[in-house]
Amino acid sequence: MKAIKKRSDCPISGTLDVFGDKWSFLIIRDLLSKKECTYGDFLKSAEGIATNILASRLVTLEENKVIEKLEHPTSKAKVLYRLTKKGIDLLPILIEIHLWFDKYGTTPEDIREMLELVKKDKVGFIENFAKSFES
Amino acid sequence: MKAIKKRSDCPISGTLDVFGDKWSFLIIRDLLSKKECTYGDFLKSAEGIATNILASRLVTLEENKVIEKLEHPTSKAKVLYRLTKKGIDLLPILIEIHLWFDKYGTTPEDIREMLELVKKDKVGFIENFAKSFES
DNA sequence: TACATTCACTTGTTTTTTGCAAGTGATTTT
DNA sequence: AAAATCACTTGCAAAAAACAAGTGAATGTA
Repeated sequence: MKAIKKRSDCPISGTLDVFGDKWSFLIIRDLLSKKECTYGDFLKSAEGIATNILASRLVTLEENKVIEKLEHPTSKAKVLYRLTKKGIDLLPILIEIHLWFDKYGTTPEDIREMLELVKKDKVGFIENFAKSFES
Repeated sequence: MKAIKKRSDCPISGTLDVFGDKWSFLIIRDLLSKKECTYGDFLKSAEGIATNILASRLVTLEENKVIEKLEHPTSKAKVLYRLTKKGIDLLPILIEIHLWFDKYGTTPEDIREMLELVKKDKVGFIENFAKSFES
């Protein structure tokens, strides 16, 4: 567990110290959409993260209490990762990224449908989403 | 102008393709708080970005139409950078980052005061902020 | 029960990016 | 006219990312 180098007291800077790379938020995205992922699940994602990078990001995210490991119910060979409350609370950030991207880029149809719900009631959407993680 | 490598169609991935590093969002932050910055202004920020990294990020952000260059009113030696509409629209993302950080970290007092306004009326805050960039 | 496969990683190497120090030419100040 | 300031660029060392292969434990299969 190496100490996290903090560049300044700025919240943006502090957040980037943890998430400021091309992969961490994709891990969060996977966990928000699939709720629980094995190591292999992350590797299956379209962007193709390298195994060593994935391992190191999972460690960093766990150190920062954004994700946590848990036992797989049926197999000792597998490991499950899921978001902590702190991790689930990243959802508003991910939503705003989606909305911004949708305004200036091309959003896949399935995501676009979800964004329609968000646009109708952002607060409600986030609340419901968070609730779905409790069970 | 090198082509931007797109890892997938995912909005999160696409956004990270541009902003997925430790510095780009700090440049946006500076421009949101100071409205217009010279090259030297960015260098003065607490995090201490290297000159070559700054130059390369400014190019990328300009290529992506998030910032734009403009003439300095009084000096030909200086260059001004400012956000485009696309860049100003990143504000909601930055705000959500601030709110998340405030929940789990320690926010400087001056920023905290601003967040109180945000918590009272997020939509209004963003609207007013955007308006202040029109003039 | 043996063997191949899958699992979550680790290790080693190459390539790319970052960080640092110094330099450059155009402008501006003294 | 010289010195300082401006926005960068260049060269190099260090760190990180990408790629390929390997490891041992667990599991599934003949």
